[in-house]
Amino acid sequence: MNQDLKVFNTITRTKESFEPLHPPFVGMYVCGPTVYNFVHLGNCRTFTCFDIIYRYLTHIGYKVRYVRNITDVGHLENDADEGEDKIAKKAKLENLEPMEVVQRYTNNFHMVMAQLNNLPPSIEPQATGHIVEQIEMARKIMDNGFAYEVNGSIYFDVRKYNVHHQYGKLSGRVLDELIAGTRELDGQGEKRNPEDFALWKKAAPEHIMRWHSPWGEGFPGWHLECSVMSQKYLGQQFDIHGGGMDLKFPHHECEIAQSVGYCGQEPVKYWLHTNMLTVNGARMSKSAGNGILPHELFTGNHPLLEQAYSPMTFRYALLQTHYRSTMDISNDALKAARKGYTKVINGLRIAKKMHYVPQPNITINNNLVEEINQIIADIYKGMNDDFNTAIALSALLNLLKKINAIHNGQILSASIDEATFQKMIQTYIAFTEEVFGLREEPRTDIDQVMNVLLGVYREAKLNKDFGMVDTLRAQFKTLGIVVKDMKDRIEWAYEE
RNA sequence: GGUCACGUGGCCGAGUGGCUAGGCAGAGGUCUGCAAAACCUUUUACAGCGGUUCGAAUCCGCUCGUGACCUCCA
Repeated sequence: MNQDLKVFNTITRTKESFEPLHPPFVGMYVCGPTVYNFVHLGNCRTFTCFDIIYRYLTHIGYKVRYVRNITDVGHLENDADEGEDKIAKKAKLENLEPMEVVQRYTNNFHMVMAQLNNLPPSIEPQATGHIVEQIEMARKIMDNGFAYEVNGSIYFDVRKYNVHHQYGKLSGRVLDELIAGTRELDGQGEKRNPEDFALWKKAAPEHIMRWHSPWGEGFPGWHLECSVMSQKYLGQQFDIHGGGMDLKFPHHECEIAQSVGYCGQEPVKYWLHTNMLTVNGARMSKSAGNGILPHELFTGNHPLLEQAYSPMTFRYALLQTHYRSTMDISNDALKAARKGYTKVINGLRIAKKMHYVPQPNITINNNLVEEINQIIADIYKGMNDDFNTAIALSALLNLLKKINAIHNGQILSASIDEATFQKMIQTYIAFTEEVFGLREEPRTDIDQVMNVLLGVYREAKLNKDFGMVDTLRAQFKTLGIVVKDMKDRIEWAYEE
């Protein structure tokens, strides 16, 4: 809160000072996944970027309520009337209950988020859990004259809305140009105009996901859930709404229209949009089929990948890029990220064990103190400039150089004052772990390490160096491990 | 076709009027039983052509190239 944070607001296309509506509280809504398939790395990029934003806002003292939804109904294959619900389609395809599909991919999503060390949001509402509220909002929008009913479906009347409001202001579109550029799609017969969008859709007889409504059995439109759930948990106006750039139009545009149509107020103060992850220069997308899945990255089991890359390697690669820039995934970039990540984590292990050693006869090097304080300031400066993690990370690496130099004895800790020393260590640890969300990934398991140690043990036995043998046994015992000398081999077990 | 981005050194990727981003790779050095790490130093830039300016990678124009959105997608 004591930081001069600036954020790039999509709707004004400028960097603005971040001033929450009700400090110290911050309401942040991020469009979550539609759980009809595995999330791919592009999806992961967005959620990880917002995780870091969430972490930084928290770090600088805000009380953030972070809402990220699960879309489990209403997301159609296309905009035509016969467009199938994505969940329902998958359910039919795999012969599952729709909620089985939802559960399966929600579980996968949560697992991947945990692997990437993304914190869970404060609230993770599901669209199907808010059908009543969605019906209510659709009804109110219709009462207010911004929607109409046709054959049990409710559509938002974009042209009517546009008379006194500006549909397209977020994505920089003008309705007349949109209309001029629209191709006539088949199956839009029910809508008055092609740019109208569904708030509620009548369920065809074969449609398996359906709820009662004043207009008969049906299901909610995709855009409506976000308006409903953000408003329910964050209020009619809240601070941050995030999502991928591809959601700007039409999804977020429609959200604005719905909220205004519902209560006359625009819902969001700051719109934040993350850029796309690309593969060979082309956007990663489910429909293009060029998506790389997290487990494919983590195992290296993908034609484009030369090797496996860990979740933290990927997270580090994300940190090196600003969230509003496109990022291309490549083996070279990932390999470089892996090394950089390792460097940071080795530094973390050092920093956690480092102590200040006072030496009265050493004079304080004021230039060094100033340099270190400047680097710390640069880390915050980077993050305060629209969450520029690339800048902040580069400064963090500069800080790491000082930490390593002290650790190696190339710089004496006594040559800086203790307060600066502590600040240096704490800043390094806090940014690495709390803000950037990097953590140590064990590369070996205990068996591999024990094999090496038991080799030493075996050697000592062969040499009849029973002093060493006893010492090893005793040390293992303090760790809760017993060494078992079998007839023809040596094993270990946890002490009972 | 409309709208909007982008083009930075071997690679990735910040910056956006004057001041070394950073990482990976390369070179040299310190350290070192070997090796690694670490630290120090260092080479290679701003697509092209014009213009504005005392000064431009940074602003403006044009050209070329790439991409995104306009239809579901984070």
